[in-house]
Amino acid sequence: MSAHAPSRHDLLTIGQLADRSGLAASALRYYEKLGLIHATRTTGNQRRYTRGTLRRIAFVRAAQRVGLSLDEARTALDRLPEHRAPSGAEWDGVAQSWQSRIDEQIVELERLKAKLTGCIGCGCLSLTRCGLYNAADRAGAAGPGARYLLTRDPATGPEPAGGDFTE
Amino acid sequence: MSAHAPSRHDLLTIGQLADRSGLAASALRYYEKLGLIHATRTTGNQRRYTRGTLRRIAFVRAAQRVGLSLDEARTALDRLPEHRAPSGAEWDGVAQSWQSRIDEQIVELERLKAKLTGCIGCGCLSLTRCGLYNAADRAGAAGPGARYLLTRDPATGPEPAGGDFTE
DNA sequence: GTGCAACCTGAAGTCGACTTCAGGTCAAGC
DNA sequence: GCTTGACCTGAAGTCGACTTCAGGTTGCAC
Repeated sequence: MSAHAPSRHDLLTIGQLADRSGLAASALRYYEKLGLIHATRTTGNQRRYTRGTLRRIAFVRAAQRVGLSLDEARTALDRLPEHRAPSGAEWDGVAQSWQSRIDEQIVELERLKAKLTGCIGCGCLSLTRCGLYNAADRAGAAGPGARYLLTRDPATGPEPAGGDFTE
Repeated sequence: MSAHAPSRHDLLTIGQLADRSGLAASALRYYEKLGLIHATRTTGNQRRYTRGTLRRIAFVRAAQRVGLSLDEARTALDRLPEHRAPSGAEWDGVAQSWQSRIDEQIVELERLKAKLTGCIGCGCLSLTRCGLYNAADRAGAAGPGARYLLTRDPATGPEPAGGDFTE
């Protein structure tokens, strides 16, 4: 309680935070607008960040990595208390939802990889017979507009078995 | 050589192709504009697709899954011959570059997952000491503007060890 | 006390991957 | 032969995540 109020030296300017986080200053202002991070202001209206902000940013970047939008990241961040360390339960909830997301992504990639390996291994060279052709897609890291590949329609009748990526 | 020229029944309208591929017709027109797929035209100027187009689309969607942009997908597609099955070597090149991309992505996710698990397992709840804080980022599936997380600056001097995702 | 890099703001621009719109044409079943 | 749903085009809009710009202010080293 007594030891340290954020003594001036603990505060980072936006430029310093940018350097340390690897994000551009403009991105940090953008993050602030979205409510992902917060800053105090100097009398001259310049932003000053506590070092803890680096952690919030790390959290956000990690969230992006597991496929969350910034808005979702903010929601996740909001589940954690702002002014004290998260409790085990609190952290658990967040971490576990990430785990499953990560697992899903890994599974999907493994599946795609297996199909691809099969393609080479079997030497078929024909996506008609090859798993890749029917590989499940659904969502994934692809970004907005992720829709499904040829999942629901395994062959639509026997393909003429002629082409291979060519017409 | 003789058996079948694309007899009228092998040709799909854009609507049919949309249904089967799961993409919107507008997306297919867009893909065509990018040179990812091609269509012949009826006398009335409507598009007609061969069934092989489904395979090209599958290829493109898979390419997106491994993190390629549509433009990169087109490049990859161009490495494969358009009017015959790809040779082993041709297919191999494409497939292998995908493999490594997939592997990289998996490794990254595994790493992130491990950090996260560690966080829970060790109960530290502090990203200061926790690996997540310093998790490598670099590129990845995050999309345009992917930059690096707190990689190059492991701690920037010993953190006051006070905050945990909070201010 | 002054010079200049670093900072401020709001508005607009960018990029990838599409979708939507407006206004018009085609195809095929009755 | 007519109706109606599917299709056509080019231009513009959308969404997320930022960046760039223009024009003005601050802070700190000398």
